[in-house]
Amino acid sequence: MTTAQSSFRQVSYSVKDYNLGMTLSSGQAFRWQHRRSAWEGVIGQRWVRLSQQTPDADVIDAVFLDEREDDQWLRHYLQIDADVVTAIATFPRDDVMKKAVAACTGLRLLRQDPWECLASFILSSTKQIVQIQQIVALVCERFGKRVETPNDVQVAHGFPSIDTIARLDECDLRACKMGFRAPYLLNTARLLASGEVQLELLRSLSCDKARQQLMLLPGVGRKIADCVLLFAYGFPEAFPVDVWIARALQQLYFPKRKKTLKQMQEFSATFFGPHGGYAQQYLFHYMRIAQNSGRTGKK
DNA sequence: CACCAGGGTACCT
DNA sequence: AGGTACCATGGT
Repeated sequence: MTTAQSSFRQVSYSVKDYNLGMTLSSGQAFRWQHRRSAWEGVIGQRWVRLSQQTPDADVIDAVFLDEREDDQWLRHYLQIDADVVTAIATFPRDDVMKKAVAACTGLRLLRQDPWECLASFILSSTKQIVQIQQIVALVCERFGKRVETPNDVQVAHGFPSIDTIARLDECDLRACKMGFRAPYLLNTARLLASGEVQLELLRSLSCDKARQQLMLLPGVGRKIADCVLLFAYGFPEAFPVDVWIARALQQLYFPKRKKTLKQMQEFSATFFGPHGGYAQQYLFHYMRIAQNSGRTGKK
């Protein structure tokens, strides 16, 4: 980096019901690292450090490098102004959701960049969250533009652009440990680069129409499309059904009869209400917490 | 060493 | 339409 250092910006956000650590590590975004009691990551082309004294503290502190005064991009990413209380009030008032909400107080939905979110979830299929983080990190290190960090003591990279990925070879991507997902990511990038599907245009569509567009992309089925609809476009009704959610629905709502994936999608489309996406994220995290405490033998 | 991981697709009844 | 093998790699 030969460019001059930008100035530091420090911002504090006043929040309620916002557990930063839980949110950043909940498997919706894959670029956050816990370091020195803070969370460091890259949003767009900006390096950011976020911190919160305790998980229920009412302040989130942010440090980033930028010449501009504006911090709207960060407020938006973190969804500081989202009204979770109202969303939670629309959940079904059953035992399952009550427990899930109680176990995940402060869990939020972020608002990510569509391309990075889409690419990350194409890489997510049948991978554990730790592995997804590793693969995404490799892709960024190798092909992303370097971004400025404080004193450039550490290195950070932005997520590579559509055109950058589109111009690579399949073996470049396979070298990032993504295996059979490499042609999916490559061909999706090429299709987007051709303009046949335009991610920006999806913002103006209905959830169903936007899903149809996303599912035209190779390696993108219903589940990955729903993740992007929820985590990047903010469609509150998008309800990704992955293995964890399928297991949760099966065990908690249909313990008697085996349901197919499609049946569970149809069920969840109406049962969890207009903010089903939020309900889904609570259920997902609740299941993961339960599994972890069971595995480690704690409480 | 099995078994599983925030699935999708092609190919089979 | 509805089921199933396969894809590549690493964590547990």
